Amino acid sequence: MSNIRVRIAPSPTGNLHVGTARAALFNYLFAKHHGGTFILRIEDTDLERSDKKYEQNIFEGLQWLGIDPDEGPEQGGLYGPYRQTERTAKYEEYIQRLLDAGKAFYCFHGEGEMRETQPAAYAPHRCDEYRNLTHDEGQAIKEAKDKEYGKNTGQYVIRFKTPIGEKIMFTDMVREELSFDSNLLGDFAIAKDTTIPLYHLAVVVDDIEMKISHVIRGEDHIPNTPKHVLLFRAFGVEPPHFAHLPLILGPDRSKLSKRHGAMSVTDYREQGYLPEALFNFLALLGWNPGDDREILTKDELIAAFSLEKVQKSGAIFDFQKLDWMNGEYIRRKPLSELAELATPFLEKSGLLQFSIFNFQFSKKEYIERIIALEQSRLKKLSEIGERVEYFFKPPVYAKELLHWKNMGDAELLASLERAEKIIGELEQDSSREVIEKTFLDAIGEGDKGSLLWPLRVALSGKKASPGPFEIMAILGIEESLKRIKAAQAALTVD
RNA sequence: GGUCCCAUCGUCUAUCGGUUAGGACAUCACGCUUUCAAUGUGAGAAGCCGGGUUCGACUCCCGGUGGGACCGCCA
Repeated sequence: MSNIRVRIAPSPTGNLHVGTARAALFNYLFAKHHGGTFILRIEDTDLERSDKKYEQNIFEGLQWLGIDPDEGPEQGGLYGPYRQTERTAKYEEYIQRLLDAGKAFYCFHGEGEMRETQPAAYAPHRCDEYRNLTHDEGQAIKEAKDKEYGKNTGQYVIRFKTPIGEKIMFTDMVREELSFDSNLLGDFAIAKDTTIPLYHLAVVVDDIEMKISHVIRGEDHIPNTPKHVLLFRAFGVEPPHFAHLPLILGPDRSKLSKRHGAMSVTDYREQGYLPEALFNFLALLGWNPGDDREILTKDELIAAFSLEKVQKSGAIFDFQKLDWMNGEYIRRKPLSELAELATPFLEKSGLLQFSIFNFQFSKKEYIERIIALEQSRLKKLSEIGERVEYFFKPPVYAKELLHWKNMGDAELLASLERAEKIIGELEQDSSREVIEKTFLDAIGEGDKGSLLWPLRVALSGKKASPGPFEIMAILGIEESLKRIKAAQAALTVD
């Protein structure tokens, strides 16, 4: 099983969609599993809607996920995408072949005329007026139109002469035999003119030219597949194998789209999901390795991948599970690496412009220590700023928060004073261990909460945070004392 | 409306005729604990319905119901 060649063929009309990313991922996994070749092909035949910036986004998104093409024009030291707009000569040749063979014809209906509205839309879109003209008759009208209106002014379109009354069957590797009635396909448009191909023609020509062995794409393409089979046959080429992936669904079970919120890979990247996590999560959406593993490395996924394990039904994109998985990956990251990944998010929160409170650490060390505290708590990197802001600026206190259980004001003040006293015995650069031991010794068998809760809130200003010893070890004793005083002040002022 | 696809816990899934229907996320409870996490233990939670086939169906077949996709001179 070599000579496996697959492709992902997005149109650059928007940022890399997670659905496209998943299709790319499955193609990639399939290719890697079989030692085959994965190709990125940008389907930019629609000049109006295509945009270079989206092409760039798609390429970068795939690269971020670690899905790199194995072939293609060089781009920044990597294999870049093929572009359909750079291959027009090929399409022209194939379109001409169809025209010459009488398998395609010029149709002179106005735009949208064949796209009848209800209830006539239920009839097949067969172009009976023009499909039976001879090659020369059609050519003559075409030339007359060109003369009158100029070339490429939308006066005609080239349609495929779909055979009548044929059953078109093909094997789908995910759902077995599929069968369609050719009469329901209509004479679909394949080009605006010989030099301006449309989707169906361009895909098939490219898949032939690129020797694509397996077409793995979303199930929304199932209705297109019989058309493609017809085209492959018209060119005398055996169609590739097809595998249609179940769709990714939103919480309402409809195809995932904008109204479901984040849907581009860029969105996830900006929210602080790790590429490995998204890669792993997407792989498990509509596929499973055949055992109970959930967290799998790229290599493990490649080794385990098989199209037979692909699910038939659509899968809802479960954000909670993604969050869990991202947390798993965050916890597994080496600290220094995680700190580096998190730093841009701190930057974005505007926290890095503040100076740090403890000069026994460099800023880098300071950040690393903070990240260490948050590593087990973080679900996505974008949460970091809000969680650790008290390490960069003094907290603002909500009085009620300082009280432990039903503690009264007097008790609270006493508690803070006691903490202050204990801290006063410590050196500025005390380690967490020393701080902790000092406190625990002082508390003895007593109630920890009444001392530690107010202290922790005084330090962080937060309802939930890492423990006070950890915080003090980073903040330094000096700043810790300042905060206790500030908390006391906040209590007495009214 | 037509064509096509699909159908196991709330969600992602295992099961390829015989299981107390398993796992994961989420939820809840308990343990650890100064809070929040992490972590440990445990609990609740599913075969859409109706026919067949069979000694035996979640599993195979048919029908229904439900959900979805597609019906462009977009891809």
